[in-house]
Amino acid sequence: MGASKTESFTIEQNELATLAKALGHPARIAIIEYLLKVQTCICGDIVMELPLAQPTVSQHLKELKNAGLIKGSFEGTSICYCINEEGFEKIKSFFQRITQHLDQKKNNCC
Amino acid sequence: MGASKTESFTIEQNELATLAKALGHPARIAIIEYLLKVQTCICGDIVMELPLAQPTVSQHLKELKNAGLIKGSFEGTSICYCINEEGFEKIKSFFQRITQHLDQKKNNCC
DNA sequence: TCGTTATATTGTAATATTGCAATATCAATA
DNA sequence: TATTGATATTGCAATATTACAATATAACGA
Repeated sequence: MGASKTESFTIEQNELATLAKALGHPARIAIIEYLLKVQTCICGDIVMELPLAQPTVSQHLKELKNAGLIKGSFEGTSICYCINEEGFEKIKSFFQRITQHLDQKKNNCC
Repeated sequence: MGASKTESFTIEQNELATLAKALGHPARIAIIEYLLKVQTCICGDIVMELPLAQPTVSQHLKELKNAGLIKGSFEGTSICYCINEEGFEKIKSFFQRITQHLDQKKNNCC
């Protein structure tokens, strides 16, 4: 064994896990933060921003894109990346659910 | 290589990535959701709830605990697990930051 | 004390992730 | 069309994760 038993869990649980996993690397957090910082889309300079080689950055971008957390559109020679709100909405609603539950119970144990 | 170049990123970025990574597995999402569902702490029955063997569940619980997302306190023979609000606060504020940025820019490109 | 119950740890096999050099692709331009 | 520039893909080595059987630990009751 060794592979995740994804089939034993619900689709929603797997989706959330995939989104969280995509954010589970400092380089990918850094990419998201950079995209937020520059306020517009990035056409090209992400590689220069990160302390990683170009293929590695490309790979991280691909993972974020697959997870639905960023979008990339062609802009001439380069590619324009920006935040994909849809993906973040899904995670946000998960955390809202958690916050609601926590507010409701307010430490009735532990 | 193969190991994460964590030292190339900020402490905050690494912290966020660690939290996200801890949620990056369907079993751990399932554990969190179960803890929310039962409203109180769980003393023991988490293993029965999950389609995984006891050592595997124990391992996942350990990871969630290390990440600061759950707490466990001894309750006689068994252990009482519940959500650790602190950990979730950190992630929540990250997503709030994202939401704010997204509201500010409102699709000025892409 | 001895067994029972609940959980953790260890060891290990299977698989996944990370990082990068080398290379490929592909559009724009000289 | 040959070159350049930007990004993706491939291949591979190093490391990490996942899962579980076997075993250990530790508290409780008989």
